[in-house]
Amino acid sequence: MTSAQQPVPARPTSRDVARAAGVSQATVSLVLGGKWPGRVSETTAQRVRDTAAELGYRPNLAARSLRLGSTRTALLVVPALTNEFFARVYAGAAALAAEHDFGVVLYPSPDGTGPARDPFASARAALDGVIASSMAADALGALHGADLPLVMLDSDPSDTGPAAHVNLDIADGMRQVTDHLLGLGHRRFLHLASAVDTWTFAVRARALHDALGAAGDATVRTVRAPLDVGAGREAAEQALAVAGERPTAIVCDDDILAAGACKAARRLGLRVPDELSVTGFDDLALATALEPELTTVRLPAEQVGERGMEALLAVLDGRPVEPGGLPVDLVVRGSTAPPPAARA
Amino acid sequence: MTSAQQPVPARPTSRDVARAAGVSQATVSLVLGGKWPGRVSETTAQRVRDTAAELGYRPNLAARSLRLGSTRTALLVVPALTNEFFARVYAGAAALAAEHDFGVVLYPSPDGTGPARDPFASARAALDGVIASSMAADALGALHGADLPLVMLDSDPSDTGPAAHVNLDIADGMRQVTDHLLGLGHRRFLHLASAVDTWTFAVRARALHDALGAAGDATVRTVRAPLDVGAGREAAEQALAVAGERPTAIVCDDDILAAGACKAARRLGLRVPDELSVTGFDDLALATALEPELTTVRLPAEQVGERGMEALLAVLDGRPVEPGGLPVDLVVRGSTAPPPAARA
DNA sequence: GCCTCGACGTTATACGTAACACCTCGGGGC
DNA sequence: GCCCCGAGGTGTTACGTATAACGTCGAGGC
Repeated sequence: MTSAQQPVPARPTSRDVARAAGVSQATVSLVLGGKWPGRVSETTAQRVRDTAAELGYRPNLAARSLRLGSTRTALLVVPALTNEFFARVYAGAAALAAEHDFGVVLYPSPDGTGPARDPFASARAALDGVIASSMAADALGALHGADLPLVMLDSDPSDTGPAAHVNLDIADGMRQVTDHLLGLGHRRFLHLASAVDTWTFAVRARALHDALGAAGDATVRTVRAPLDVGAGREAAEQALAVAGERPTAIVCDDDILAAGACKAARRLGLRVPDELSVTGFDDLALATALEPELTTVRLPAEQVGERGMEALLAVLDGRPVEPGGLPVDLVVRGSTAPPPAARA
Repeated sequence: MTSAQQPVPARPTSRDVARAAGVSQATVSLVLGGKWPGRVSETTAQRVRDTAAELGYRPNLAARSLRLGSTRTALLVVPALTNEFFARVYAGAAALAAEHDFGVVLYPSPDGTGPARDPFASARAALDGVIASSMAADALGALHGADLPLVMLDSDPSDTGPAAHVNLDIADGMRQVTDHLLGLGHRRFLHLASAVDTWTFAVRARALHDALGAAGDATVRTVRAPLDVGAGREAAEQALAVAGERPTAIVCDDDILAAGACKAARRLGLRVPDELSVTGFDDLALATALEPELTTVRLPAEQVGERGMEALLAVLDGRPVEPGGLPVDLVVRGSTAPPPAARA
C-alpha cells in the first residue's frame, strides 16, 4: 500500500478486456454476464471470452455488488464453530448456497464472553439475508432491526418476527429417548441439562417431563451445566453423590454432556450401561468415539443448514417457504440397558 | 426482488444523512470515517452523527470497497471445519482480524471429494489476502497464481512461493511423545498415521523414525488411515491382530485416530494403558472426553490462526514477518504407562 | 490595509460494473 | 422507393463512497 504499487500490473478491468478484444465495455459485460443469450454474435462472444481468459480477467465483485445492490451473500450466525453441530450446519448451508451461486459468511455470536460486535460489520460486504441459530433475545433484536430477510434455525416458532423458521422435531427426539428408557424399565431419572437458556433446550425439558408424567410412576431430578465435558462431569458427579435413591438413567441435553456423565460414572465406580444408562443428543462424532458408544438422537445438522439456506433463497425470490420440522432419529447404542433391578 | 420493492424504505445513503443534517455528503463521509480529526467542527460532527444514528445509516460496504480498492477481508482455506482444530484456527484468525477491522471468510477446500470450486468465487468479495492450511499441491497452485498475499499454515517451509509461513514445531512434539514412551520402557511401536499426504504428517513420520533410530533397539510398523474414528479403529485392529510380537505402544498422528486405536484395543481385550499405550496429537476436546484421557500433544490452534492473520496484516503493511515456529507441549494423561514387561 | 493562514466545508471525481436506450445497417414487404 | 424490423453492437448512466482540490471567511501579523 505504501510503495511498490506502480510496478504491479493492476488487475485488468472489463474495459481492458474490451480494448484488447476490440469491442466496447458493454459488450464484454453482456458476454461474460451470461444472461442475454443471442444478444451478441457467437464469433464476437468467443473472441471476448478468449481475451478475458488471456488477460486473466476477474470481475470486481465490489463493483458488481454496488451496481446490483445485492451480493448473493448470507450471514450465518452460530454460537461457536468448535461445536461440531454448527460446523455441520455451516457445511450444509455453504454447499447449497454454492449451487445457487451464493456465499455464506459467518458470525460466531458472542457466547456470553467477549463484546458483542456488530454482526453486520463482521460480514465484510452487504448482505442479502441472515440465517441465525437460536440465540439470546437481545442479540436477536439487533437482527430483527436490520430489516433483512431472517431465517431462524431451531428456535421458538412463536417468535413471529423472522421470515421463516427451520426447526428440528426436538420434542419427538426427546420423547423417543424417554420411551426407550421407560421401555427398558427405568423409573428414576437424572436430567443433565444445558445451562444455556434457549428454545431448543427448553423443548427438551418439556418433552422429557411430559413423557415421564405420562408414565405416572417415574421421577426426575434436573441439574444444569455448560456445554463442556468437564462441567458435565462435575454436575453429574455431584448429582449422583447425593443421598437417597440413585437415578438409573441420565438423560443429557447433548452428547458433550453425556461424555461428562460417562466420566462421572466411571469416577464413582458405576459401570455404563450395566449400573447406569446414559443418553446423549446430536450424534456427534464423539458419540461413537466413546466406549461404550452413546445411545443418542441423530440430528441432521447438514440438512438444517441446507433447509435454512433454501428458506432464505425462497424468501428472496418471493416464494413461499413450506413449513415442517425435520425428523430426528433415536440411535440405540451401547450406553443404555435395563436398570440393575430389572436384570435378574 | 420481483415486486413490493417500492414501499420498502430504501436504506439511507450518506447523501440522505447529509440532506437531513444540512451538510454535504463529503462532510458526512469525513465525520463518520473517523480519520481526519479536527477536519470538521465538533458541533457539526455531532449533528451528523446524531442524524446518522436516527436514520439508521449503515455505510454501503460494496461502495466503500470499490472506492478503496480493498475489502479488509481475508480468505481462510481449511480442509474442513468439522475438524475442531481448524474451527479453532478460524476462531483465532477471526478474533485477531476483528481487532484490526478485518474480516475472515472461509473456503472449506475440497478434501478429496466434490468438485474443486473456485476459491475466489467462494469469497463473495474481493480479497486482500489468503491464509491457507496445508493442502494438495494442485489447489495450492491456484492460490499462487492469484498474486494475492499468501500465508501458509503448518506447511512445507521450503515452498517459497508464499509470502510467509506460520508453522508449529511438529517435529519437536513428536520427539517429546517418542521420548516419553521410550522413557517408560517401550520398544515396539505402531505408528497409526494419517492417510492424508501433507507436510504436517510427513514431519510426524520423520521425527518419529529419527527419534526411534537414535534409540537403537526400537522397532516400528506403520499403518495409515483416514482421519476418522472408525477408519482408525479398523486399521489399528488389523495391525494389532497380525502374528508376531505385538507393539506395546501406538503413536497416532491425531487424537481422532487415537480414539480409534483405543476402541480397537478394547475390542481385542487389551486394556489401555496397562497392556497398550496410546498417544494422540492435537489435544482436541475429544482427548479429555475419552477414558482414559489421552496423552497427546497440545497444539495452540487459536494461536496458529492469530499468527497467520498477524503475518498477513504484516505483509499487507509492508512490514517484515518475524519467523519462528510455535512451540507445542506434550500433555501426559492416562493413556500411557510402562509396557507390561517393565511392570514387575 | 494588505496578505497570509488556519479552520471549516463544499464541489467534483473516480472506482468497475450492469443494463437501459439508442444507433446502424442490410433485408424484406408492399 | 419507402418504411419497418431485428440482429448486433455502442454510448451513457447510476450505484454509494472517500478524498483531492478548491472556496470562504474571520483573525492576526507587519
